[in-house]
Amino acid sequence: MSKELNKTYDPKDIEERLYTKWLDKKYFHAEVDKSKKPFTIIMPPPNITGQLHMGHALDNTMQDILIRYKRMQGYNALWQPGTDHASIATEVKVINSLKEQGIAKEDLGREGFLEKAWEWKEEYGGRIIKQLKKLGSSADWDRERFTMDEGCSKAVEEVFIKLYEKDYIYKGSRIVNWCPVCKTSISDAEVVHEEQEGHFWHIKYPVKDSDEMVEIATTRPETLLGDTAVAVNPEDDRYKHLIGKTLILPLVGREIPVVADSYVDKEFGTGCVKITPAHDPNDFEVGKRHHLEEINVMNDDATINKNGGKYTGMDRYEARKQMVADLEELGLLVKVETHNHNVGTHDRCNATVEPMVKQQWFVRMEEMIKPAVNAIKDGEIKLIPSSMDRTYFNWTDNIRDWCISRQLWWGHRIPAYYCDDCGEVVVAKENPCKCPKCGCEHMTQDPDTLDTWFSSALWPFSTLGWPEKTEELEYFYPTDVLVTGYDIIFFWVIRMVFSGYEQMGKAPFHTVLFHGLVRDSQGRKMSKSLGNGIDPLEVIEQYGADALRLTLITGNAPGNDMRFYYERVEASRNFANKVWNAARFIMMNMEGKDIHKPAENELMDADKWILSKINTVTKDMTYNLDNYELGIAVQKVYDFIWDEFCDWYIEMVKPRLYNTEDTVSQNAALWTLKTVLINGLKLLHPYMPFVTEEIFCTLQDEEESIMISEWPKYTEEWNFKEAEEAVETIKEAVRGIRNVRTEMNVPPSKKAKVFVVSANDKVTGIFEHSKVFFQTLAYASEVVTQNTKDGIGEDAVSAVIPEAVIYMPFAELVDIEKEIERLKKEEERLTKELARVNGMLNNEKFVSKAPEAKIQEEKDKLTKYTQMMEQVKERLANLTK
RNA sequence: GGGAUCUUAGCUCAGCUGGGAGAGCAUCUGCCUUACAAGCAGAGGGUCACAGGUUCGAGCCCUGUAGGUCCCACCA
Repeated sequence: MSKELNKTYDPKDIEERLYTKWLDKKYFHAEVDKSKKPFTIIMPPPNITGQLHMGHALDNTMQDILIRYKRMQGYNALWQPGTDHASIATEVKVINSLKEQGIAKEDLGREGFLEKAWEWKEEYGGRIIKQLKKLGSSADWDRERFTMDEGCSKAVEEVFIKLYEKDYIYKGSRIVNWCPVCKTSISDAEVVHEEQEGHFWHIKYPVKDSDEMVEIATTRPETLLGDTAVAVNPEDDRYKHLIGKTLILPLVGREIPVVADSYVDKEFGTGCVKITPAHDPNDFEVGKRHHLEEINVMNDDATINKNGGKYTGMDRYEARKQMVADLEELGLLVKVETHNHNVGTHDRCNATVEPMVKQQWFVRMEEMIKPAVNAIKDGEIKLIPSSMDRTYFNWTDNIRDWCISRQLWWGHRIPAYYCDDCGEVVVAKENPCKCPKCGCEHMTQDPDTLDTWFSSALWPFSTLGWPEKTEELEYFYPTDVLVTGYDIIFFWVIRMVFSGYEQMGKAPFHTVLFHGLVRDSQGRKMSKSLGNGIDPLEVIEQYGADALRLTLITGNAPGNDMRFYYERVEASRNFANKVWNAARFIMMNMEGKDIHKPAENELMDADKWILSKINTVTKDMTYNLDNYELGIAVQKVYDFIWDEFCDWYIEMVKPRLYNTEDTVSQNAALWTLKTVLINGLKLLHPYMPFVTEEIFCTLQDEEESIMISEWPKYTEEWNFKEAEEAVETIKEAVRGIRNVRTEMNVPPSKKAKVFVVSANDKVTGIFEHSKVFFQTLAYASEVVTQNTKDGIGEDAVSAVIPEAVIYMPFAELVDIEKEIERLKKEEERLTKELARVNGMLNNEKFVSKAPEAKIQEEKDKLTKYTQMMEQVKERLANLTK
């Protein structure tokens, strides 16, 4: 054989080479092919500003596993990749890089800035894609898309116009979350509520033409400047007399009414609430109900504007301080209490959000969300784990209109044009140039751009060509599974769902597989500020992508967070090494041999056993993968390869490989080794693509790549029940022997003659047939089977297994006392087991209600334990007489 | 305030539809056995948070309690 594996497994030798090969061969590329069934996953588009982190690594590994699995099953598997323009994140990055050059965004103007932004995108936007490739991701890179490329931009425009025409998009003056640092509005989903320690300032407002004072309590005294009322609960007897009265707003002098509104909680604070419609979402609602004036008192950077009188120009917190001091001086400050409250912050920059009334564009959610709710209720879309349903409904049930306009330049510009003269609004793909209302020829486009999630909501179909009626769209949509973190269920998942129904009339996918966060070894979130992030690329460099992938998947259940630590990666790498070495061993032994498929009667029990085992693993794994139980599935192939195949089968088979006399048996062993290895590699391939590919290709030249080979199927041909039972008996005997030897401190170098005594001819038959295994597995010099223990002295150690007793004469080493002690322990154990089984079988209710199979199982155990007990007792009797 | 979720071996976690508790790491004891010391063989270690309930049978289902984590929420 010309090809062979390196002596030591080194991922660096193989990974890059194999990935290049896959790319060259276009294995990742999917074309429409109506003769095959499609399987589609859209990749959550990473931000162009992003660097690969563990979250990406996990997310993409899961997708790659599913796509490789399905591809091997013969599906036409498309993994559609791409990147997201990430409006705010990118704009901030570009601004910062310009700042370093001493350039301000405004200096460049819109056009100039966008030019720089595109340059930035060209330079850094592909970085994360390169990193994803290091992981082994088999995405169809030929189809890579970008949320701001021509097609996706067209889709955005199309959707905006359609929704506008349907009156699902509207422009309105509403209270929005305003980020004073980024100077843009943001959606509710982008606001993170943080509990902060604050104060409760109690302030007196004088009643007009009276000596009475109304005491209010506020956490934000600076908003007093924008107060246009004070509200009380209409049922509150303390204040009923004030309703309709007029108050004089301190520091400002404005006359404001006392209104009655049930929104006010009598029990909380003083029961009187200052109403600032322009700077508080609740007050905004109250203001609408009572037709109150909205007075905006802040500029876009949250300094006090010209409506703030003497406080104009101050920062909001500076104004707060000054106003409190002034109120105190006026004797209007009653008291200050400490008070913890929730403060909304911007998830990007952490700045405290300022609610402000602004003209913004909104998506009306009430109607559009309905199919998205039903999709989950009716099971048309399945969330895994299903506990996510509640989270999902929690959001949809309380949904508010989606603020989609952003005061940014990087993004999809809103396709709305305003007449410079009459203000008429036209929503269209192109600038109409002429006002349809007044005929004026100056129409100006809305300066705002759209929320970055507006375009990602369309990702499942925009990437496939929509709004064009492409054959890709027809064929690959709806996609199959969405794999993503639970942290973006609101931002992205739900919005894709309603967009899919609205635009395509169909759900964008039938399953959403959620994963959790990858945390550090202490369970902390990996973050830049903590500096505890582990770079996946470094892990790959050190241990290989296969090891990283396996680590991320092993022992992880959907939706659960996981801890990442290097010991686990090491264990994964060790597994890769194990597979590597097993393959080397097999190939060494195959060398120069012409291996052919043996006839069934040429297979030994051991061969049948391992074939039967992998047959079962194949069935189980396929079931698990079909149910998205990736962690459970890989555990099965891991255990199979390491325990059953390497530690048992390969060891069993060694004497046959070394025996050049019996070429039939040798061929059967080699064929089985090779066959099982290939199948094992296939089962493992989705998880560890590189090491499996390298071995697969070295092992055989017929097939080009394991990634396009066929996923193993369960077959009746390999269903060898009897052989399985026989080998289990052998294994029990071997374990028994090893146990005894260890306990007696017999060194491995000391071989022993092994006597198997059983009255059962079937059992002695099994041992006769399998004598050869005992050489390597149980340090046997010879195996003798017999029906009685004639000729075996008492100075032997023994191991009791069902239907047989194994004796090893070690005259000089045997300690009869120890042997008796061991047997007594065994007796004790069996007594307990028998008590348990008898307890069950003597329970009438169990016998009458339990399923037949279960009862039979227990009956079989009873027989087995009874028989073993007899043997132990007999042996004990002989030793102690 | 509402909801989700977790509590299983010293550590980190699996445990799918209820039918005799598992893995990796760590610990202890032997082994350099011609694939692998990144290995092999053996061993120890768990009233599955607590209290009830359903069931012939509960780590798994139900109720409650305690503690942890997370998400959502307009109490000024």
